Amino acid sequence: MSQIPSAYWLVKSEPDAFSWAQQQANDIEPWTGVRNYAARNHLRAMRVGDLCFFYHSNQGRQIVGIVRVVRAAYPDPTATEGDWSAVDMQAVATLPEPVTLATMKQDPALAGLDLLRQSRLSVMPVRAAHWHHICALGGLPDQARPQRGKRSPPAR
DNA sequence: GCCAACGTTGGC
DNA sequence: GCCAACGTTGGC
Repeated sequence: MSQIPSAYWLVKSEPDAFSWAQQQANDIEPWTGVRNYAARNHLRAMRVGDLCFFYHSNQGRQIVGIVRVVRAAYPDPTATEGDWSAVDMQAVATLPEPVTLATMKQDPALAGLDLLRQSRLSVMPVRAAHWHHICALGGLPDQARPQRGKRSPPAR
């Protein structure tokens, strides 16, 4: 199993339904319930070792943590019909300073971020430059920051 | 609670 | 294949 991310992503969850605290408590969690074709296709493009921002939608409206893909796409066990996929995610790091939607909206360095353009998409890619910029805003020092081609830090 | 954005459904 | 109606998401 690779520790090297091939791409970066952002996944959303309403904290009422599934929160960052629950993700951390469970450590590894199946990411199920996606019922949108664009989001599903992004799930299917994820590789083991890829990293994702964990975003709290609705309540919070901020990026609160980072998860790693530990199992690539497989049939979503919660789907009773249709062709849907799930992946497994593992908690990697909490952002010392959550990065709010308001902050991201007003930051010129994050212009073009999918989160700001397509607010309804629940799984989306994140450009490497945006990834590192958001990590810095979140207070993750370089050494603790998961990045392409380097070892990822241990879960905490 | 309201509403804009956008995806899906179904009639034609 | 087009498009109007409808449902859902999620910011405000």
